[in-house]
Amino acid sequence: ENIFDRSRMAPKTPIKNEPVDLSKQKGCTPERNPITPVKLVDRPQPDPWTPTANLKMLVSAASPDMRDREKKKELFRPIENSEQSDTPDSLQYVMVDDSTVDEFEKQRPSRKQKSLGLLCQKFLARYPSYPLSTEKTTISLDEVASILGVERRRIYDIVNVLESLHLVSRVAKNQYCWHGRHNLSQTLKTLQEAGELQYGEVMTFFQHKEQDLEYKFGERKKETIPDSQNRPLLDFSEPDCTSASANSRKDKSLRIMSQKFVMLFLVSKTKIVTLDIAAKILIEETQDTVDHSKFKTKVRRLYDIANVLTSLGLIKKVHVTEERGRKPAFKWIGPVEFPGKTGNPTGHSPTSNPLPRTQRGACAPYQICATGKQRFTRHASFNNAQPCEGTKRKVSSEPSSPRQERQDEYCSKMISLAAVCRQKIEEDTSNPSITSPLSHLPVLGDSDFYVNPLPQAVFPVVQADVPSLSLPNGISSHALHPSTPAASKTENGKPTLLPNQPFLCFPSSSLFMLCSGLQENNVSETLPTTADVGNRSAEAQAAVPPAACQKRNSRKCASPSAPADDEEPAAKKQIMEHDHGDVPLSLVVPKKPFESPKAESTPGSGCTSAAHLEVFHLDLTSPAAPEAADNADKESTKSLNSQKQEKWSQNKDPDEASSGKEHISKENANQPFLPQYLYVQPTAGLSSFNFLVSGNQAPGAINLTASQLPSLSIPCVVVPSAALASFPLVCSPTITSPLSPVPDGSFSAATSMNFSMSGLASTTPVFIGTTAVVTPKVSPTPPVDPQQPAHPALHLSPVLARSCGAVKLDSPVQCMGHPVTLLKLQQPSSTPLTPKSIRPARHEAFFKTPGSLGDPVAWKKNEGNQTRNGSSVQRRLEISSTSTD
DNA sequence: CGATCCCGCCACATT
DNA sequence: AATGTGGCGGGATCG
Repeated sequence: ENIFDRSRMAPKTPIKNEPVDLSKQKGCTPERNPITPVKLVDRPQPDPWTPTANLKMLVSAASPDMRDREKKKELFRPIENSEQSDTPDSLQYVMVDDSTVDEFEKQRPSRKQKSLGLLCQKFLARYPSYPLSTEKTTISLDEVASILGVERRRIYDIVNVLESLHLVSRVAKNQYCWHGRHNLSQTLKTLQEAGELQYGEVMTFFQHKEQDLEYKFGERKKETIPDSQNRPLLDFSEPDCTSASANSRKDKSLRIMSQKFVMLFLVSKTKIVTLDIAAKILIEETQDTVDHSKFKTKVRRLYDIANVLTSLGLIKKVHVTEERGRKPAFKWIGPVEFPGKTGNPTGHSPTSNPLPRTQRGACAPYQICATGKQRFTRHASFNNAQPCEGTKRKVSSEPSSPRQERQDEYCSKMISLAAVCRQKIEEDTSNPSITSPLSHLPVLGDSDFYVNPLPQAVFPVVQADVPSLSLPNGISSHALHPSTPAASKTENGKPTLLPNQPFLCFPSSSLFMLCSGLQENNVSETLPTTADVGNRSAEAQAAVPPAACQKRNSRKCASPSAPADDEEPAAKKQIMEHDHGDVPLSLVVPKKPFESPKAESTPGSGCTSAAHLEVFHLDLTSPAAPEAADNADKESTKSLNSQKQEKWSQNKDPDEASSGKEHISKENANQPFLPQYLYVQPTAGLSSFNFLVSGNQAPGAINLTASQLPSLSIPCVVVPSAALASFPLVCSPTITSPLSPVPDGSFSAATSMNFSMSGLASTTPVFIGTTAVVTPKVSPTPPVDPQQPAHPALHLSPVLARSCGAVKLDSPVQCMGHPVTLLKLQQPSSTPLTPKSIRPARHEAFFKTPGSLGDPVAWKKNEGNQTRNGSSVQRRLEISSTSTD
């Protein structure tokens, strides 16, 4: 039979082999030999077959040799076909037909037919997902290879990944034991925990103060990081069966990489990880330098891993569109929560919740960011060179010991990112237009948004959706919202900032924020320096998470409905898309925003200047700070997001979007304020947190909790990214800090300043807000706009609330105020994508916090989805808050 | 042209 | 030394 086929095919390329033979199908096969068969070699190509029928192909493909062996062994049954097992006939004839007919065309299977993903599917098809405990299935690599008609090498690729997830374990030399997915969730849980620890912790570190960091850093680093490096993967528990014995060998990078890759997804709030980010994160060494080649290689491996994971149904390919273009990314579609089983020691569960945003966030800049980013990525990587000056420097300095290196790397990455951001910022600043305030904001929004960077879009979206939102307050919304009166002020333009907005930024390395309108940016720039310093350590840590890049995604459009052009719509669409899932996230962003109103406001002029970025970072130390930041972010994000999300989710339709858009526009118009601020991105992406806050203050928006923090009000907030370490700063316009140039006084509100740092104190974060944010409660004054009520946040639109789960509310964040909002997002959709984000998980914790604030209820909702635990952070916050109070 | 990623050389590990 | 493993990256394909 085979021969038969062969003959047909024979003709050409003998070359490799493609073994496969149909015959086997029968399945018989007796034993498998451990031996390796040989390659099959020459298998010409079979011809035709439909791609689909991979199996067929395979089979057909098989070389005679293979067959023989196979026969001996047994053949497998092809997956799909498999059943048929026997019937070679069918195959053959099939082949025949094909050959006759199509032969030419089909000829070879086409690359796809030979893809690792397909091969993996076939492989998986051979074994039950949930094998009976009783049956222990052993897998002979040789056998499988021959059956599937591929080289053994390819099987290793598959098995290594499966092994990393404990679906199989190596028993002996050519033997693997098939476990199936019984333990998958546990494994994932373990990975999640590990991921959080590893990446998360790092992040956490950052949160702490620098000092602490440092020392901790060292320690922790070792601890955590190490594993990554040194340790082979985590092995989870069981070594399982067999011998994993020895594991010695180097840790196989593929296995480790696979686990790390999975961890990134599990830790990511959005569950979306872009390849480049993952690659950066996974590249330990070389931080700075990192060759391009290295990066490329890493990406290749990631594709290998991704193909297997895709076959397992754990991830799927998506595209994140950034400004510049779309980037390949993968979205986790596997289980997110892992209840029980595992025990994680860690206690908290990381899980799901992750963060809300985080990551990347934001970056607003579309272009800018993108640009920067790109550079970073590419060039930077390759070259070493620095993409950014700042970055480089940092980087360069950092490297030191190996361990450190790692850190360094991260740091460097982070740094780079930061640099990029800065640049962006600067640019933004420069260009007001671009910058527009909004842009950044978007970030806040949820993940999805995140994804997209475009801020504007975001806003619009939000508004659109919810006009009603109460959120308005939310900062997040802020921009959008009309509610804020302040905004209005400007109206258009101008800026912004308005009184409210306060602004600020902090620089941390990582983060940036911008404010919209307003002022300038100086600040930010300045900051960096500082930041740099501080950052390092932080950065390093931060780095871990992918934060790095954070890329934001931009949006491109895409959306269907989209009208793309409009920005808004686009944005919305994007969002919607997200939900859908597949769709690429693209975001569209409008670059220009929408325009309108917002834009105007910001417009360049005002805005630009206005915006400053601030950065700060919080320090790690104080927990509070971070939290605050987080909260802030959350809030903003949340608000937006939540609204968006829900809506989106609910409506995915473009149409709606459109309408929404309109609203938005209007709103925007109304609110001019928005612009306020923005965002931040951390460089790190994941890691850090960054954030931003809103600029505006809408009063309501921020408010946060007012309660608690009175001071805070803040409009903004930021958080430090991991990287950041320290910087703190912030200014509010009002306050004016020195830093900021904030000139304007617009803000005035000065009040804002309050931040109470005290409470927070520690850390960081701070924020500042200008105006006052409202703190509702707390603050005494409401600064500027009083109108806003406070709480806005709380309310989120119902919808949102739901979706979000209300999260927000509670959030403690106080600092920010809005915390409320923030929270949220997370869960509801897990989907959101964030491309870059990585770290999210941690965030969640932060968010959670609940304790503090308040509403339990909200929390609960959230909880439902995920678990949240109060992370330490949260606790801290709480504490802090209390203290503050 | 960038995204994918097949293919298989070759080094290192194990037998 | 033979064979098992698997890092790695050239370069072909795909979209």
